[in-house]
Amino acid sequence: MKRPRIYNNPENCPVLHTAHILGSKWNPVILYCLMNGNVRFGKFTVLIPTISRKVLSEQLKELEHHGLIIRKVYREKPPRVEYSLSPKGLSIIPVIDAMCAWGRGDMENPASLSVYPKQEISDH
Amino acid sequence: MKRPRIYNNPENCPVLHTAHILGSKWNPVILYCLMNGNVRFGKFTVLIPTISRKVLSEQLKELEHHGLIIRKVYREKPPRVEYSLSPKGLSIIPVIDAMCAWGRGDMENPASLSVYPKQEISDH
DNA sequence: CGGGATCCATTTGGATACTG
DNA sequence: CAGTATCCAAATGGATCCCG
Repeated sequence: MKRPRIYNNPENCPVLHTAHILGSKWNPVILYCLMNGNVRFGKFTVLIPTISRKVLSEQLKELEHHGLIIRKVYREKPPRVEYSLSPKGLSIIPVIDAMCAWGRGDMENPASLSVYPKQEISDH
Repeated sequence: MKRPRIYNNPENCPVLHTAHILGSKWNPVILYCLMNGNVRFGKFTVLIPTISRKVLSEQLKELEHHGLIIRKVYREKPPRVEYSLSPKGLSIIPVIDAMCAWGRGDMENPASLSVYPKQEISDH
């Protein structure tokens, strides 16, 4: 059976739509962190040590902007900010789970080691 | 139940791993195109009119490099090149399907219309 | 603590022209 | 047809300093 070729129009392509909202490569892992519960800004920098504070801040704003996460400020001293998944963010968990499952399998699969073949297919 | 915090180490984080292999926002939709069968280079530019030939070429090479797609050259005239999913590419279909399903739901859901609240984007 | 503002190097990506 | 090569503008991302 043939799937509709709605990716003809990026505005109407659900895959492109999701990819756009999931955005950069960091957003899935940020959502992944939040699947365990609320996370503070500083905690992210510990959980994902390879992301800079600037990029983290940008990605968090983007996710909040798209309605996937909720930012809650506690006016204490020192100030505390907690991020959590919104209902919409919760709804995207199956996507993150699918990514997690595939990634786990791929990292364990020895076949992945033969991933870099000689791309010499032509005789040129 | 607490999930292991393996995202402490990006090398061992399956979500980050998948995000890295899925790469740019174009790769999921490229794989999506291939779920219907083989696709030629020029066909991609029709299916995804908003991607440039240069970027398309780069993404295809990246996907082939990661072993998700297979590039087959038919020495005819005019030359013909067909891309298809490898077994590894086939194995990632559930991820694409999850993205597709969520994206379809999100595009239909009126709640998505209230996605852009107060927050002003000052940067660009 | 949780950022924002700024500076700057690197990367990305579009446009165009060219090739086998 | 299926790309590659080149140029160049724009976006990205790290480092650093500052602030409430």
